[in-house]
Amino acid sequence: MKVATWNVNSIKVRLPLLLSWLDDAAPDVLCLQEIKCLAADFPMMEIRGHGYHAEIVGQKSYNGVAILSKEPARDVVTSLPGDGADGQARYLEATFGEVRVASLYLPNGNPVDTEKFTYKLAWLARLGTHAGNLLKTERPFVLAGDYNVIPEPEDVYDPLAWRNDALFRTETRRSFRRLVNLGLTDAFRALHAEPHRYSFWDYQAGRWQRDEGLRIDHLLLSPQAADRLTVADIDKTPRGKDKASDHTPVWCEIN
DNA sequence: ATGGTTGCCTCGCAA
Repeated sequence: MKVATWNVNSIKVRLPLLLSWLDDAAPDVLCLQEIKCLAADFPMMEIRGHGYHAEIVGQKSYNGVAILSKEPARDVVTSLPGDGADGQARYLEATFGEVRVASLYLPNGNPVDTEKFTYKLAWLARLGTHAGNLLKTERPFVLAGDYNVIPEPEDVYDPLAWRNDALFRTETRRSFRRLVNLGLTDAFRALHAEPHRYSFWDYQAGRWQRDEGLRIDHLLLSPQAADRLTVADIDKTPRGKDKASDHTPVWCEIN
């Protein structure tokens, strides 16, 4: 089963690129982030026309996650447990075959001296608690999405310049490590030792042209999923096209 | 380089 994640930065603007990538890459499950629309405005007919079902957690203008899949989703959950007052559309989880898959959009957290950073760290801690509960099931699962976390210095073009950014701060990386250390596997890093492989390049300052990016989109696998991991990679092709998202798809195969 | 770009759908905010 091929599972992928892609922050599309507006489903409306990205629809032609998305449909083209679905046809070419043919993932069984594709987790989307930043669809930036209400569920009612999601382009369901076009997606269905390319052979995919869709589950959506929408929000006007900002955030929004979805899961596209060849087979219908089962047992859908539409929010991250742990804070009933959190109304932001950032989490969706469902079962495909025997694999539980989550599409998550972790808060950016900048500026770090505001409640946005507090919210980010709280969200990461909540995700850790939830991952702990999922691990107790001893079943295969994949937590896929835009984590807005640069795990290591080798995952950013200029670690010094980013040291105080919410994506690379010590507190952020420590909390991410705590999550991984519960027993999860970073699918891309498990199969690729090479540094400076990125999933995001800022639109500004020619970052794409200079290959100055960040690796912030991750697929974290439970032990039962990691045991079946065969391939993982980052597909840079969509980032180089016209009307590209600032993120590009990351994917893995679980046999 | 307090720069630069994109998308929301407004005249600023978020990334």
